[in-house]
Amino acid sequence: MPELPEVETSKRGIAPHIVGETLLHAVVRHPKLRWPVSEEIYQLSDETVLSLERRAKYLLLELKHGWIIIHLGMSGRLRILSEETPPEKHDHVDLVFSNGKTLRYTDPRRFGAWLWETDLTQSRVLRHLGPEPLSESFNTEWLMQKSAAKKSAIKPWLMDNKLVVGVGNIYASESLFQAGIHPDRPANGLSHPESERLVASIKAVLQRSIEQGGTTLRDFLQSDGKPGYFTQQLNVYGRAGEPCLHCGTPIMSGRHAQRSTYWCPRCQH
DNA sequence: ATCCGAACCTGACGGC
DNA sequence: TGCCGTCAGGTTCGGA
Repeated sequence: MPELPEVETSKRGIAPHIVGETLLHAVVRHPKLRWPVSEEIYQLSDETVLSLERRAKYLLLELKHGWIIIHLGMSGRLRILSEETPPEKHDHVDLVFSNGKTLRYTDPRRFGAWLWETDLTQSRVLRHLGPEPLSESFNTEWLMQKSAAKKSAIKPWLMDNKLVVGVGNIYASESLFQAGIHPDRPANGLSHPESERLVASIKAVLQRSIEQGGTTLRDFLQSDGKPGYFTQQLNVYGRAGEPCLHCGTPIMSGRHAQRSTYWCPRCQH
């Protein structure tokens, strides 16, 4: 669920319900997430939500004296509900608002996080993050400069947050397919045109997915339990053995750093 | 400094 | 039916 496009569409869908509204209090039912839920979050009362931002896959909820930092981990979801909705097994955190709405966090695997930070520049989880993939600062020159000494395979390197944030396991494979680059290629072996294609592909794939995420989010907010996150056309991810949509060659799969990778052996070099 | 595997958790699924 | 191994869209940490 929580690819960057989903986090972005979550932000856009949730913001209208909570920005400018009054947060009455938080309900923490299961504090053991990736780290313990920050103590400050328990103490919140009668706070106005000033803004909701996104950095990488983190959602940043701004209050007067600090920020709630939310990460969805592998299995987290956020929904807007009416406050009477009874919690279920994996509903770990609620933010209750004076307008009758509740922001509910559900996360079966509990790899997510709810942290408090008064100064975002001091945040341990945000401090070392590389550029946003859709920003100007992620460009061909940056990729080539950062990759110059990288001998390891390009695919796991794309998922390193110091290079660029927000490229998860699905979009690493998809971006490499679109760029025609084999996932095993050493990162420092890409030519200038290849680096240019790769940067453009990452931006295009994420952008297209964000645009398709809007439809997903409406289901999300209606809390009908039907995610449907993958309505977008995936070219290679999860398609091992199936014909390449471009050339018909069976899609290959393998592993990099314990994560599955998919590619077309004919289209990607 | 850099790399890789382990770790954090629960649930779904396929094979025996 | 049940037990076991494997896999899952993320990120940090420790040890080599």
